[in-house]
Amino acid sequence: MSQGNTAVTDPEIHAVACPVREVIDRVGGKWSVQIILAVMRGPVRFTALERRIDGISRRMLTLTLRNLERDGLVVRTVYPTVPPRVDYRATDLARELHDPLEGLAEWARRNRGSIAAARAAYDAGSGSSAIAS
Amino acid sequence: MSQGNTAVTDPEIHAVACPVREVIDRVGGKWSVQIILAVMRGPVRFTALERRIDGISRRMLTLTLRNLERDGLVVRTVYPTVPPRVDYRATDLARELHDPLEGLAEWARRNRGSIAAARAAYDAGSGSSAIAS
DNA sequence: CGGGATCCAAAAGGATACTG
DNA sequence: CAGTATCCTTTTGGATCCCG
Repeated sequence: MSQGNTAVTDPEIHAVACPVREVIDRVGGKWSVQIILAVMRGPVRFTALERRIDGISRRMLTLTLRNLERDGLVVRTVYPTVPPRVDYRATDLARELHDPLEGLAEWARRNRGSIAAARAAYDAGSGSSAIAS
Repeated sequence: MSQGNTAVTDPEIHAVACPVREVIDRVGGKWSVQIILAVMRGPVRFTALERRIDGISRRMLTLTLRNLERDGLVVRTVYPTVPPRVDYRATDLARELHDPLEGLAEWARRNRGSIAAARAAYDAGSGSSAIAS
């Protein structure tokens, strides 16, 4: 009787995977995390961000900031002066993201070695797939 | 004298952002998290995964599994029978990722509403940017 | 059954010139 | 100063078809 399900994906998987994808959809961009962290340390001006984040282009900085603003992670404030002046700051929503992100970061730091080893093994051998008897 | 730095990116930002990107580079794919979670519940065969994950193509299932295997998150076992039989299981490395991922998921579930509201506001107005006097 | 090989569409990202 | 507009390259993902 447990059949007749429209959603094929396992519900228990869905319950975790779906929210996780929601987060990744917002902070998964190449520059998103760096920008969030930079902005979390206080109001930052556009040019300051551009200089603080090595390698980012004007285009990607603007685009990423707009997306973060749209998702309520960043607030953009325009000062009507000349020359124009704009600053960006993190919202509480963004600040609450810090600890979860730090959790991920810890995992990465702890296991950087294991991952590199796994890669080396995989790339060396023809893929390390076990052959069962 | 604090100049002459080659790495322009703020070191304190780098220390968190870089590890986070390492994680995202491995689980940021469209299907990675779903596959990790599915495989964490015990050995699963290729076809079972394909049926359990709604909408995935053969190609992406294979590709994502290969990448996860390469990074040491999944173990692939081949049984030399006919017809061929293969199963996948999660490694400890992958299991240690569960809690950090759950942390992200909680954030997403708690703030789903705020994000939707922020988006609605942004999309409604011409961008909600504050104008300072 | 469990893929690999191929081809194609869409999205992400980069370089850079121009502007209020 | 803080972008926008434009053009281009790279990456990602999807649709098959084929094969041992």
